[in-house]
Amino acid sequence: MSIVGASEQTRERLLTAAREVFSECGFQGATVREICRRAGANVAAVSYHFGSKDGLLAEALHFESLRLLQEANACAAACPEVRLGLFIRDFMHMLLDENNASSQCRIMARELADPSPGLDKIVREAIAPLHDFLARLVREIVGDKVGDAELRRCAYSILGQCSFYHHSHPVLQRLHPELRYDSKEIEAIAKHIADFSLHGLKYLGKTA
Amino acid sequence: MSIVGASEQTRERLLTAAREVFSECGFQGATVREICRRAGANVAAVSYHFGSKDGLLAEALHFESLRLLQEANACAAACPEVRLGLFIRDFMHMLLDENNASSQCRIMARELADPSPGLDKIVREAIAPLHDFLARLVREIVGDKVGDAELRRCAYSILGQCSFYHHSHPVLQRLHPELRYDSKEIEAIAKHIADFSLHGLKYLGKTA
Amino acid sequence: MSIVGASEQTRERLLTAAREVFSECGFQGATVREICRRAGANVAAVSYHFGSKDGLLAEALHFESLRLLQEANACAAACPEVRLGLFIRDFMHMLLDENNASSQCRIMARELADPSPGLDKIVREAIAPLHDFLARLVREIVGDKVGDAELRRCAYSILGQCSFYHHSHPVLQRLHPELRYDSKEIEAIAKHIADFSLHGLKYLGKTA
Amino acid sequence: MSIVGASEQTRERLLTAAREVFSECGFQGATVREICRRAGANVAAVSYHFGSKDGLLAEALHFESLRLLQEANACAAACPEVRLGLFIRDFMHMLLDENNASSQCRIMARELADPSPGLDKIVREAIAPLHDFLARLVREIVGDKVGDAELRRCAYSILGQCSFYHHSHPVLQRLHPELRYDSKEIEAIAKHIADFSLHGLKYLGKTA
DNA sequence: AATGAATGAGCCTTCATTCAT
DNA sequence: GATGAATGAAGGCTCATTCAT
Repeated sequence: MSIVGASEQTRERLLTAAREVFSECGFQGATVREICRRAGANVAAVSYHFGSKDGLLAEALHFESLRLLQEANACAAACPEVRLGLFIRDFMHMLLDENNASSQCRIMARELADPSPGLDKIVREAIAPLHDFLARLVREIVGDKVGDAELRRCAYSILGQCSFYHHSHPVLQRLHPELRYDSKEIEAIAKHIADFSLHGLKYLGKTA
Repeated sequence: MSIVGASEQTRERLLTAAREVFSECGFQGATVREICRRAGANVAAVSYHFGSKDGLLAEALHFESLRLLQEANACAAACPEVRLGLFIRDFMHMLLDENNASSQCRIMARELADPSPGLDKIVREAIAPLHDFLARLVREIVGDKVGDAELRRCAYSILGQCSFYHHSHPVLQRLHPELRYDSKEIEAIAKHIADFSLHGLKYLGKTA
Repeated sequence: MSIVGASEQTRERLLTAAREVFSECGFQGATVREICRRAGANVAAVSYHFGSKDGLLAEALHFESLRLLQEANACAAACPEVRLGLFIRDFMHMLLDENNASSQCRIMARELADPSPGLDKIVREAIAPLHDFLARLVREIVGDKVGDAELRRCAYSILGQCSFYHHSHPVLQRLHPELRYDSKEIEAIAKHIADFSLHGLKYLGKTA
Repeated sequence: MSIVGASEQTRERLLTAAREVFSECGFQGATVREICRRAGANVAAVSYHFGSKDGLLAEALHFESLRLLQEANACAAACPEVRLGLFIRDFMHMLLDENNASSQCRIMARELADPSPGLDKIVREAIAPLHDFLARLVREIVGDKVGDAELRRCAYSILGQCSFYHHSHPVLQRLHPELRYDSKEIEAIAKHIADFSLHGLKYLGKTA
């Protein structure tokens, strides 16, 4: 028996493979067989380790990086306008990076289009805190005159702009095949969204 | 046998049913059996009339209402700012109305999350023209100083805000179960997006 | 299209095969694959024609011969003692004949040992009427002095003796390999049960 | 490590659990996992200790109580008629008591409906001796005029009546949900079977 | 000696598709 | 031209068993 149990290794390989496959094919489209194949495990391994395909999805989801992003932002010693810009930049990097970490986002996007048992957990543990965080940040910028419904819409405007680049990626790829989400492009996008949004927010804060 | 053959009627019923089912379940989740059941046709009818499930999807997609929306907007005798507001309002009604007509949008949203052979056609016939239309409208507002890349991002900011309400509906429903997309709510949303965006655009037009 | 649809033929072949396999292996032990193999049909045929394995069992069960047996007995112009003898004889022939018809009995026996969703139907449609029929016949013999509980036990004594030969067949076969349930043997068994039971009944009728 | 090794304790717990599960679910329906779970042992324990599920069944079967019942009855200083009554009463208690001890009977009943490799052992070690014992007892009652075949049928009549209450339990439960096999009910049943049978035997003894 | 992990065959069911009519 | 029936591949899952430790 090594320091890390053999079982633990298989579990991790299964989780990694599951994130890949779920993000590529969605929950319904993903097959246990393909996940096990990529993890180099037997078909029965998913049942053994996670009980079922649903259980595997539940465990495959974790939102550490999203949480860290919010914490780092909250700690930043800067005015709310700057912090919003930082948040948008970090969020866009997370959304568009081709890294492994962003598979969580792809799974989330899948779940939105075709809700499965996993969506409730995602909403509870990832999206609701994110919305709350962003709403608080926006509140700092627009002040207290703006009503709660309108405040939520401001947060939606920001999140909508950000997630557009992610979930419309298949379309944008077809419209502009030359487009690459390299670091420079992501920075440019983030800057655009921040500028665009800040002026929208400022105006709403004044007229509310 | 009437002037329009029974065959033609079956085809139409299949297309109508297919739009329903595809929009509810996505391409992958939709089953030929359910489509045929709703159309009151035989299971073999899809293969017979459209060759395959893929062929049915291709034929089920049409974007008349989206085209009409753009045409009507282009004909409106008003300044570009007002036309943008009108476009956003009409677009949101199309996206969020529970009417049959909007099933096209739901199918499109599905395809984004899980591109199938149908996406190419959708991009070509619906999304590319829509992007072009919106880009021209935004150009009228921001003027010629803004570069093409930034102009596109402005269009994306508007489309992202609009489509957010549609594709995040499962999430928003969970976060705010009391939310209903009635006519009044849709108008409020459209007004928010228009105000938010116009000030973003104005600013970018000045500083570019 | 022949006079009898091809579908009908497949259905019947499936039902015949199902009765065989269910009676040999029990509901749980029977596999849809084996049933379809014997019926010369595809694995999916059971789902197509009967919805599920449960549905197949429900349709495979029918108790025509048991009902006819009771009707014929009730019509016989004879004293109840003679009719009891006739019933036992007919019942034993049905239980022990190696014919196709008796597969119903084997399925019933299986269900007793390992109740499945089919048992409720069996009890309702076959066993309850049989118990009622036999109770009425016994009532005619023992008279009104015997209580209901004791009357039921009399019926159980008769049914228990009869079914013993059926459900203990695997044991008796091992204990007496030379035993064959030919017509002569069945008649002898039936006579024994009738004689044995009539004197038990007569006694209970007198002393009650 | 105590005098009795931990291994021995696990073996015993496995056997106890196996008797429970086999009697509840039948050989086929029982799962090795469930047996090991109840025994607090590893899934591999069955293979390790007994080689296979079949081996476990073979070892789980023992018929001490049945043998004791016969011995006690043979020692009783009473006439054969009374001894038959005692036997029936003891046998019915063994068959119907919800106690652990009767699990052997339930396993036997299962094996009759669905003979597995265990049936040969059961017949050899439990049923054959029981049949012989009962045949000798019946012989004492009916005398020497009755032939061997008829004598066997007398024993079958008694065993059939007794086992009916056991193996038809699922049916009787559905027909008479209020029925409970408490001690009083068992005594009443045993008395009925004894009375019913004694008069059948007496008659056959006279007329043979 | 005893175990947790892993195996692969097999289960019922669902699916898009094809075929004979 | 159009259909009901049939197909076979593949789905998730459970099982008794085996293997490395």
